[in-house]
Order: sequence, then C-alpha cells, then structure tokens
Amino acid sequence: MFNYAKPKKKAWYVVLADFVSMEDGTGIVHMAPAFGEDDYKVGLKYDLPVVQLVKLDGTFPPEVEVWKGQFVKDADQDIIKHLESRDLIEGVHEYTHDYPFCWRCESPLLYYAMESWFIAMTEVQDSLIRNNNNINWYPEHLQQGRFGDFIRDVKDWALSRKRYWGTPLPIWTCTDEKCNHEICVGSVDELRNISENFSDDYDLHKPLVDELIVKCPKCKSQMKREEEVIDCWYDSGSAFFAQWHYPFENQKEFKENFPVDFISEALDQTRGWFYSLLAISTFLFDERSYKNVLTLGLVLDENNQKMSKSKRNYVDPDVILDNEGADALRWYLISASAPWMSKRFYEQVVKETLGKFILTLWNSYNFFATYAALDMFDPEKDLIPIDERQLLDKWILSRFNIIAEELKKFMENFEVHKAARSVENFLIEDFSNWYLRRSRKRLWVEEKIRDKLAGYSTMYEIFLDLSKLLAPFIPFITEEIYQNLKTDDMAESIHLCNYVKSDKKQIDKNLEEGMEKIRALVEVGRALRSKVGIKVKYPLSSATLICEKKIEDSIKNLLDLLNEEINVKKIYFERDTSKFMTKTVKPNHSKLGPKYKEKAKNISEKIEKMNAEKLYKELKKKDVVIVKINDEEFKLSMDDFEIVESEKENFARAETDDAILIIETTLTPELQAEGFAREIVRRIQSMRKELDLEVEDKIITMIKVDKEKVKSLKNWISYIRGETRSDKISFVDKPSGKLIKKWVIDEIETEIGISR
RNA sequence: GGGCCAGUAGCUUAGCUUGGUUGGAGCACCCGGCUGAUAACCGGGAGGUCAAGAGUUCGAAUCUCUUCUGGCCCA
Repeated sequence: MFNYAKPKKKAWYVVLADFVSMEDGTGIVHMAPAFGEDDYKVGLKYDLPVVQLVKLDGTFPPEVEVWKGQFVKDADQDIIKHLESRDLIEGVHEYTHDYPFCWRCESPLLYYAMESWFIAMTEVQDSLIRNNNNINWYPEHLQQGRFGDFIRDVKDWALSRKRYWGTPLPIWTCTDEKCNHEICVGSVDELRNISENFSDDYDLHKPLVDELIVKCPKCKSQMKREEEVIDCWYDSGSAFFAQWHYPFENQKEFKENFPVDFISEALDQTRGWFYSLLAISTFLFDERSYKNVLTLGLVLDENNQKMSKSKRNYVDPDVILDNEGADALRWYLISASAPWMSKRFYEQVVKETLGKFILTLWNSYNFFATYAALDMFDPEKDLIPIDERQLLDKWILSRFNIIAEELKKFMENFEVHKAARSVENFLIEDFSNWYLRRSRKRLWVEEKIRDKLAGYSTMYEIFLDLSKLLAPFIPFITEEIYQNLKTDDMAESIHLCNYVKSDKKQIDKNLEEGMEKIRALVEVGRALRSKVGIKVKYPLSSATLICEKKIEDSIKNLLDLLNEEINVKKIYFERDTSKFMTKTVKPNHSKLGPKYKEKAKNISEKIEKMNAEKLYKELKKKDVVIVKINDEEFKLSMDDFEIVESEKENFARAETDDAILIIETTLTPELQAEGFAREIVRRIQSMRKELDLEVEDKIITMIKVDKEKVKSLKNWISYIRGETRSDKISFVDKPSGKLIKKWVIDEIETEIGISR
C-alpha cells in the first residue's frame, strides 16, 4: 500500500495468530509490532521487523511524505480517502471498541514499543508463590484468586519510565566505546566517590542528578546515566525498609519490624502496592514483607456508580464533616458492611448512623453526666464495690465484658464490621434501652443512697471502658467523654490508654440467661396487655408464670423488673396451666363423617347442644360417651372429638420459648384508682415540661375531677405529690395557676392547674 | 474480549462454608400504646419471584451451569 517503510528483515507475508477470527472482516489483519503487545509477541515469534513510522510526539516522521508532522489520529480520514482513490480498500466499517485516553487531558493514547529496563521477576516466580502462600489475605479469595493468578503468570517488571522528574535509574555507562563499563550505584557515598562535583546540598532526583560529572572507575572517561526514572511503584514497594533508611541505619528496628504485621489498601491496589511490596521483599530477602493484608472495597455513589469528578456524583466530605461529623462518617464506613465489600455512600446513610448510634451514645452519656453532676458523684470516693451492687448492675457489667471479648475476636479476624455491630447492639439494646431505662428511677431518689451510688459507679465504669473500647473507631466523641470522666491519675488522652481487656470475673452466664428470659417475658407481657386492651398504667393484681423449676430459679431474683415493666402486683409460679385453662370438646367431623355417613350431621348437632366441659370430663373419666338420637344410641370415644383449650374468664395467656405467662384481667376499684392516679401524674408531668420547669422545681397543683374520683384518689395523694414535686395538691371546682389544662382521662373530664 | 467479586423487603443487611420446620433483623411506612426517654421507647401490621433461567436432589437463598446488572483488575 505504501512504501515508506524500508525494513531490513523479511516483512511482507502472512503469519498465524490466535487472536484473529473469521467472524469479522477478511480474517487477515495487518501487524504492527511497535504498537501493541499481541502484535509484538507474534513479531518476536516470526522475527518480524519492528517498523516505527510514528515519532514520540505522536506525529508522522518526514519519510511519511503525505502526512508528515500530522498527529496520527487526525490523519485517519485522509488515509482512508487516499486508499479509496487508489482502489485499495475493501470497505469502511464502524466498529465500537474500548480505547485508552489520557485521564488528565483526555486525548487518545498510542501504544508505542520502547526499550526498557526490566527486573527479572520470572526468575523468582517460585519464591513469589511461596511467600504469597504465607500471607493472610482478607478476603481470602484474593490470595489464590486475583493475586495468585497474577503471580503464577508473572511478567518481568518493566522498571524504567521516561519522565522529566523522579527517582533516577542509578545506572551509569562509560562513554568510551572501548570500555563501555556499566555500574549500578548503591549509595550516596559511592556516588560521591566517583563524581567530581558532588555538593553538600545534593538532590538525587532527575534532572539534578544528571548535572553530576561521573568518572568511570576503570578508564576514568566520563560516564553517562541511563536517562529513565524508576517506576514509582518501586518507591512505594520499598516502604517496608525505606521507612527505616535501611540498610544505612536502624538495622535493629528494621529486623524487629520485618515483615510488618498489617497493610491495607483498596481492591484496585492488588496488582499495585500489594504486588510491589511482595516483589521487592522477595528478590531482596526472599521473604514476605507483610503478614496480613486487608483489602478494602471501593466507595460508590447512591446508585452504585463509581464516584467521579466529571460525573459530579461524589459527596463533598466537608458537607458530611460539618453536618454529621467525622465519628458518624467513620462508624458508617466501619459498620455498614465487610471492609472488602464496596460501599454505597451518600449523606442520608451517615445521618442515620449519627441518629442511631452516635447520638444514642452521647445522650446516654449526657443523661448520666447530668445526674452525676447534680449529685456531685466522685469516682474516687463514691465507688461502690461490685459485690454490693444490684443484679441489674452486675448484668450490664457482664454484658460489657462479653462484648469486649467478642469484639477482640472479630478484630483479630479483621471483621471490623462485626465488631462494630456487636458494640452498637450492646449500646442501644442492652445499655440504653434496658439498663439505663431500668435505672432512671434509681437516680431520681433525692438522698445519696448506696443503690444510687451503685448505679453511678456502674455507669461511670461502663462509660469509661466503653469509650476506650470505641476510641479507635470514633476517636473524637470518646475523647470528649474520657476527658470529662478521667481522674488526675489517668492518662492524658484516651488514645494513650491501654486497650480494654475483658474481665472474665465479671461475666455471669446464668445471670445473662435469666435476664434474657425476663426480657422475653416483658415483651410477650406487653403484647398481651395490648391485646386485652388494658393500659400499662393500670396495675393488674397478679400474673402467674408456668414453667419448669430451673427456669423459675434462673429468673426469680429478677422478678422485680418484670413486675414493674408489665405492672402487676404479684407474680406466682405454677407447673401446669390447669388452674387457668378449661378443656372442652367439639365434634371431629372428619372422624364422624366416614363412620356414620348421613347420620353424622345429627350426631354433631346433638353434641354441640351438650355441655362441652362436662362432656370432656366424662370422656376423660370413662373414655366413652353414649349419645342418644331418636332411640338410637351411638358410642363415641375421645377419637371422635377435638379437644379445645381456652382460658378461664378473666385470664389471658402468652408464651415465650420456655414459659407461659398468665395475667389476671380483673380491674378492682383499688387498681382503677391507682391507674387513674398515674394518669394524673402523667398529665402533670407533661404540663411541667410545657412550662419548661427544671427537674427539681417545686409546684402547686389544683385538680378538678368528679367527687367519686376524689374519694378514690384519697390514698394516692402523697404519691402524686411526690412524683410531680407538688408542695400542695388541692381538689377544687375551678383550678387556677400558670398553666391550666383540660384533660379527658378514660372518658372522665378533668382540669388541672399548676404553678411554680 | 479475559479473570475475580457482589446481587436477599423501598434502604442497610443476617443466613450461603456443612442443602432440611414458616428466610431473620434495623431504618422508613401503617395502626395502637407510652413518654421528665434521646434524632427516644414498647406492642402489632404490611412489605420478599432470595437478580433471571435451567439443572442436581425427596427437598435449593444455600450446590452446579447459563444469562443479566454493578464493581475492580487485565487486554
């Protein structure tokens, strides 16, 4: 087609290669060994000439007369026209394929065969494989998967790069053609010794290094450095010894820290940094340079698309830091999914993390801090020994130590997400929603009694240790909490403290099991109340637990909690349900039908008219009953009936895995009155809140309610007074005060007035 | 074009290694309760083609194959 190229080797013939198919085009393609790896390899195999008709700047050289000086891509259309005019073209087809572009200026890139310096990685392939097998990969599949595949097919490392600035390739060649001596300089001293103008404030980077005048150690002629710089992956891959300036300094530090315990980078670095570190340590020391490698997934946008500046789908980190904060951001990234999974990232998910976890931590702490300050709790004087605290305290300490242990196990396996989720669950469910909620009343007691101090002691210890446990995850809020809690003899910062170790002595599995059962009972108890429609504010006279002895034993010390949560006066234990359940029978149609055919209907009707309870008892006693219809007798056995179990009147039941809970649903006038008193209290409390009163402010209360109720409330006045901090309560026809409100409580009209 | 990873409720996810009762949570939603309990709490409800298809099996979210979607690496 053109005669611009004048190759010295045989060039114009057909060769074979497996990357050309008959599916498209003519099945013949032209080969350009200088412009692509496939072509280059075939060229080596057939000893094809490497024709180079493109200059380094991407333009045609002078010998390409028609297009000389033009950028090759710009000449495409013109070349097609040229060939068409000479009738040399089969056809012009559109074909879509990937093409590389510069990621900065987006101009098309050209492949270009160039001479390079290589490290013969293929020589150490077996060592690479052996050393890789000795590294713990997270996730594991990378070890033999992507990374293993890569090193089993390892290529020599093309080390040199043509750049204007960088780490110079330290190879000098003698300019005297007879000598041609080559040296690879290994240290500053060596270079100083062979160069004439080495100054004290030397700079070893290209281009400055090339100003040195280096003399050949053999013939004293001038030497010239290879013009390339070193692939920057070589620099980062040298980190494990370069950070110590080894081998020139710190021999000891290097030896103690090699191989390093752990490195981490994102998934795209598998063949980048992870490889260059292993490659260098393998050919220098024949050893892995890291023991563990944690590969991180990439962060994607809300629609699972890679974030990019040009698509503008990235989240501005400043927005997150300003609105949700660094701790919420960190906690989201850690807890959302396994580290090696890609993560969808948008502000809303961080917002949810903030609300769910960070603020729960902060508000719990704030609650403790407020009351502890009010009571001037002093951890150096007021700490109550654990033995003397109540079971609730011992339980939360046990939970904490279990969690600390669990967290350590997860961290050792690099399952940071599981570690985070497990503490998160502890904080929200166990600590905030159960322990603190159950402890609030203890702190409301005015006097500084031991139980209150026991509560403060427990909270103090939990917040201190929990902060330490969480410090690596959320460093800022934990430091804030620590600074408020620390005594003078403690470390200056939480980040200087030793990490929390689980105290096995505080773990009490039996207590935890019992508490779990209590919490399950509370849950079904509240569901049951809601089902029968009696508000929790109205106390019930009794509840009965039907369970085995060992279940009874495991929960009997914790019954107060159940008592208060489902608001019953007394709790009893039974082994079976007979006291509360009635068994009756009804006809079993699928049995009667086949046996008595057309008469079955009559028999069923007759049975349904009989007293089902009596019938069951008779069957139980005699195994058989006789039913008479129109002088005909039928002998029926238990088999002909279905047994129906139901609660006796005024009882309701619910079940957990290993216990049945029965509640008595009759509300006596006394219970009614108590419930009503609590309704009143609740209304007054919300009015206090509306007036924005301080917790300790005292008030004067006036209540209007019908005469009957006043009478029934008689026994509850001091209760109401105490709960609402009322100095005085009076029942009047027209309440006055700073805030007066009308309420309808269970269809009874009331009016309440309060003032400070 | 090749390799690897992932896909479960609107969202975030557990379960998959080792097949076995009715796929479990949280957020959001709906109903009710509670509130000196915080961006809260409690009870109930609705919401699922376990990406799709085929296969193995008495039985598949789970094992195999194919396809689709997304991500990463390589070409």
